[in-house]
Amino acid sequence: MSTPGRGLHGRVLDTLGPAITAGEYPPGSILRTDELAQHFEVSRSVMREAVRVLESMHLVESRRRVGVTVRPKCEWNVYDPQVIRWRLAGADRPHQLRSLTVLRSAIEPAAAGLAARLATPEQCAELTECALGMVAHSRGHRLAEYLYHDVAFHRVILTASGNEMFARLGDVVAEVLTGRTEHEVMFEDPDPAAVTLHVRVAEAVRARDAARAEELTRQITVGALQELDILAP
Amino acid sequence: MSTPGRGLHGRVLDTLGPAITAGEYPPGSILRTDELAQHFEVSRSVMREAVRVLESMHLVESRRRVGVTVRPKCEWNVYDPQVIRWRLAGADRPHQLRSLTVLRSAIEPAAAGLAARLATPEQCAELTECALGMVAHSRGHRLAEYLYHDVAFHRVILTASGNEMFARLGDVVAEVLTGRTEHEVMFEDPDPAAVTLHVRVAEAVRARDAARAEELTRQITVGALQELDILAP
DNA sequence: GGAAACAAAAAGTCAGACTTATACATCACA
DNA sequence: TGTGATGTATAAGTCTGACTTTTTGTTTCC
Repeated sequence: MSTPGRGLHGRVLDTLGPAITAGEYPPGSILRTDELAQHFEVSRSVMREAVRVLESMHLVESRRRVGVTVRPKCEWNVYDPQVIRWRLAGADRPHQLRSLTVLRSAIEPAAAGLAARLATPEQCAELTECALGMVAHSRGHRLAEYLYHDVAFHRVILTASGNEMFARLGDVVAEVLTGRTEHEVMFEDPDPAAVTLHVRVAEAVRARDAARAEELTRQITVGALQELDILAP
Repeated sequence: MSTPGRGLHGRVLDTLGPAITAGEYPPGSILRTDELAQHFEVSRSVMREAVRVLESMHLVESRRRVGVTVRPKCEWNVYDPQVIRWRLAGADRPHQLRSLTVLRSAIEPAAAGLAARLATPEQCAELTECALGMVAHSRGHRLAEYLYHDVAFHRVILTASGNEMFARLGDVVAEVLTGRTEHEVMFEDPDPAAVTLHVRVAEAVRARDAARAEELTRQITVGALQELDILAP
């Protein structure tokens, strides 16, 4: 995913980022650039670039005469896709998956409502196509194909909302849906009710029925919450 | 806000970041590290650190033999607080304010619903205090004091939701509310109806009435949307 | 006309010397 | 004894210059 080896500093981040987000260095821990550079066997300049990136994610703070201190979790840029990936890849995965699902349940219904008003004919067609693809692969353990269409469906909804902030959550939703299929629940065929809901959302959007699109999408996200035993609204 | 002069590379970012987010360099534009370093009169190492930060925000992409290319807006990390600040400070301000307000209108009702279930007694008290503070300063052009309590109110709601993703939007909401008071609408005393809604939300949360807290908060955000002439859901 | 070899360009990496801010300890003085 | 000024060690910050590596675009040759 994304860019694995984009330079030495990236290689360092691939190790250090997950370590910090996993809580291996408790908040307030102090790292020293020189030591880190030695440990990772890179030059100080490379190490400094890595630290700058971590700093821009608010994972650490660099101060003269002190060192590089790890910031408390509540200050992290938790919307940074990279941070999200690191957390999903580590011990924090279940917790991260839950908070993202709650986020989804707030965003997606609103996005669907907007999409019903703003979607272009092309987007409507794409949506229908995705929903039909889900139907087509909803039986017989075609999980990979089903997932593909599911992700595409939610991406179209978020994009068609016309809101850039919503649209940028497409990757996050994709990550959640993929994670759900790969690791957590969903070993059997998907819930037929969920499939039907997607089809009906596509219909509602095409019919420009914002209220219905929103309500149906809410039902989808409520299902996602229930899968994780999160109290439904 | 935040940290103005955290090193030379930060000074460079203060100029280059806003320039890019303002669209001064159209997507696909190619910058060269050496030229930038010369232009900003800093060493290549400092310039490289700045570029690394921009790269981690997905504002640019650095490739060998090519240079530093500006990415299209749709790929930016639009949730990065720094990016949001840069955009709010530039020509993109009205558009950014709108998309953030739409985001608020999706998040805050959900957060209020969760807060009604999960808020601690201390948070309930804090909420009431904020609401009363708003009432106290809702007349006689006490806009600064009103704003202070308004921001605090929404921060408490987002924090009390128990969701880290919601909580981290506190700064964003603060930025939007402040922006509204300082530049856009709101030259006169705040709308009495809005003030009352805040008081009632505090009551609903204290009464553990999630549905009511959510609905009342939705009314608040609908008001915010209408102020910006955004079609209400 | 297409494939393979080549050259140039720009980012990437490294090492070392120097500067600067600052936490902490020390000391003088009230 | 407590408080403020002074000093010092430390780790980040900065700069420079040389070198490496990747990649693009060209050139050459079959």
